Amino acid sequence: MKTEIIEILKRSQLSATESRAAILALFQEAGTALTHADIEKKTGALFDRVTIYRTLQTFVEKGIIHTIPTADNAILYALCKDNCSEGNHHDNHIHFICDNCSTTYCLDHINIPEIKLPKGFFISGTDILVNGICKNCNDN
Amino acid sequence: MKTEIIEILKRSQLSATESRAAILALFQEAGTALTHADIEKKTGALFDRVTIYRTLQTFVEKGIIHTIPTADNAILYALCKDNCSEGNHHDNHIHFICDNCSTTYCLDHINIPEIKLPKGFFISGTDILVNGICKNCNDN
DNA sequence: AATAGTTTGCAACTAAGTTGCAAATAATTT
DNA sequence: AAATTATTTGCAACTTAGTTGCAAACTATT
Repeated sequence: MKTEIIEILKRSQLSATESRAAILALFQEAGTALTHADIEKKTGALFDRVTIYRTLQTFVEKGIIHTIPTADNAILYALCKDNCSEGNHHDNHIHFICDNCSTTYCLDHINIPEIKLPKGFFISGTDILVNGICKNCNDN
Repeated sequence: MKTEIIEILKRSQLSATESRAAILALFQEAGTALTHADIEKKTGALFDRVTIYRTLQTFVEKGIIHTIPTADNAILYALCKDNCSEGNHHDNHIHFICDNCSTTYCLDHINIPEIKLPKGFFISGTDILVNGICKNCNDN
């Protein structure tokens, strides 16, 4: 277990267990968003289905990862950047989903444009989903 | 069965059946987005679960309704406006989901802002999800 | 090293969604 | 308007996704 990963878990007041470390490492290596199924595949039979569900849930609660809404209704999870904290998710992200390879990127550094709503509506958060062809698929 | 509803179905080359007409009417009355569960509740035991699934699927294919991605992973369906046609959905919508009452509105007439992506990424469509408090909840 | 607190895996369950097929309904033809 | 054809529906059975309770295993604390 990498000390860096243990640090992250401790910082969120979570005990450093095999499964948590492994799943967190997966996210760091991938760099993109993952589904529950992705993680189940990549970890093989190492951990129980239920453990993966619970780990993802805990990570979301602690602000380590966040969920991404998708059109095809598969829940995607991705690492939060430092500005994400407990109870404060989903806001102001731009997510890019490749039509070709389905890889999902968090584009945290892109400015989100201002959206004007009709009278009577007040905004608390915005999620922007962009579809298209990703850098990787374009280069090949 | 209203003739207007029959018209809509015929226009999409669908035979006008009880279930289709009833479900389409539901959407028109609601004016907001509905989930499969909403429809199952509102129609009672009138139609089989499977029929509702298939009807929604058909409506999406024919461009009568479109799906809305949500953070909590419940598939929402809403009536398409006239500019929506078969095979051409999801693009350039703004959807507003109320934090309080969970009602979902399609804000079709709001301009979607331009989004600039990093080099190598090309956009084919955009889905914007806005959370907040809706007009209705604010007035009360 | 022993104890207290947390997490995991298992089993069993609920909920969501899909598929094949015979019966019922809608559209078409005569 | 009756008969034929094509489409749609409901049922049953199934797969997949997600949840819950609880004893055993593991982490953290003393």
